[in-house]
Amino acid sequence: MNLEEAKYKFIQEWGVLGSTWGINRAMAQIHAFLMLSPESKTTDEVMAELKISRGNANMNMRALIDWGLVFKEYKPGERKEYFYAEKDLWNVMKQIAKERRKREIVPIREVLKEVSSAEIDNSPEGKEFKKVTKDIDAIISKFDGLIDMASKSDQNWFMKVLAKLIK
Amino acid sequence: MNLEEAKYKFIQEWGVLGSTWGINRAMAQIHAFLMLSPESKTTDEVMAELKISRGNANMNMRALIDWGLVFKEYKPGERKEYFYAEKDLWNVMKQIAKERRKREIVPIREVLKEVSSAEIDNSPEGKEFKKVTKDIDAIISKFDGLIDMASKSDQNWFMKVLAKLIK
DNA sequence: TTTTAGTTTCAAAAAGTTTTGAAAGTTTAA
DNA sequence: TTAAACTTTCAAAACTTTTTGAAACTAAAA
Repeated sequence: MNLEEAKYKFIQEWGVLGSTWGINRAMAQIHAFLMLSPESKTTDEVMAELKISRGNANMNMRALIDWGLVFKEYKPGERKEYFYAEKDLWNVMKQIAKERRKREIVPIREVLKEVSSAEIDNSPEGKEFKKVTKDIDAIISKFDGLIDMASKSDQNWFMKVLAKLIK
Repeated sequence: MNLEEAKYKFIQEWGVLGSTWGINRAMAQIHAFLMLSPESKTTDEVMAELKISRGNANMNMRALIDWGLVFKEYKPGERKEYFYAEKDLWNVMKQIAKERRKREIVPIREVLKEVSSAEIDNSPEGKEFKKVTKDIDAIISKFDGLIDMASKSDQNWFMKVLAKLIK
C-alpha cells in the first residue's frame, strides 16, 4: 500500500465513522483530508480529492468551521481562501465533546428537569417513571461533569488519569 | 404536566437523541417506552402507544434484542410475546458501549493497523500522515481500554472513580 | 467602471433511510 | 387435520438527508 491508497482508505473509513455519529460523510471526509494535509487546502483541492461539488464542499467546510474543527486562512497576494484543520487530536475531541454537549446533553437534561416537576401519582407506572428518569439524570449529570472537567484540563493530565485507570 | 404528558415528552426526546446517535427514532422510542413500563408489553401495546405499524415495531424490537437492550418473555397460558427492557442504566450503557465498540472502534482500528504497515515515504505528506494516524490510534486505544475496563467493572466502582475525578 | 476570480445560496434531483401493510410463515388449540 | 392467533418478511411508499449545479453575490484588479 502506498501513501495515496492509505490516505484514501483512512478518509473513507473516517467518513463511515462520521455517519454513524450524526456527522455526514462529506463533512467527515473533508475533516480527514484536512487533518492529513500538512498544508492548508483550497475548496478546489477538496472538491478534486473527494470528488464532490462546490456547493457540497462549501457547505460542509462552513459546518466544520462552525464546529471549531477547521479554520480559514488567507495567503498574501492570493484571492483564494485556504482551509486547515485543528491537528491536535485532544483539541479535536474537546471541541466535539463541547458541541455534542450543547446539542444533546443540554436538551435532554432540560426535558428531564421539566418532567421531574410534573405531578405524578404513586401508581406503579408513576413510580417507575420517576425512578428511571432520576437514574438517567444522575448518570447524565456525571458525564456532563466529566466533559466539563476534561474540556478544562490539558491532554497530559487526562491521559495520565486514563492510563492509571486502565493500567 | 401529568404522567401521560411527561411520558410522551420523554419518549419523544429519547427518539430525537437516538437519531443523532445513529439509532433510529422508532427504535429509541420503543426503548424509552419499555424502560418506563413496570410491566412487559406486547407488540400491540407498543404499536398503539407509539402509533407505528406492526412491521416497524417488530423490526425495531428485534434490533433492540440484538443490541441486548430488550428481552422477550412468554407468559404461561398466553400466546403473545411480551417485551421488557433492561432497566439498570449502568447495564444499558455497558451494553451500548460494547456494541458500539464492535461496530465502530474495531473497524477503525483495523484500518489504522493496515495503513500503519503501508510503505510511506518521508515527504511532508507522508510524515503528516504517519503522525496523525499514530496519534489517533493512541487515543482510540485508550478509549478502547477504558470501555473494556468499564464493561468489566460494576457501577459503584465506576461511579466512585468518576465522582472522585469530577469532585 | 467593468471584468474577473472567487464564494455563497438554494431549489431541485438523487440517494439513503424508515415505515407501512399485506402476504407468507409459524405455532398452538380445537 | 384445520382454524385461529400470532410473528416475520419484504417490496413499495413515504420521508429525510445529502448533493448538485447554476445563479446570485462579493471583492479585487484592470
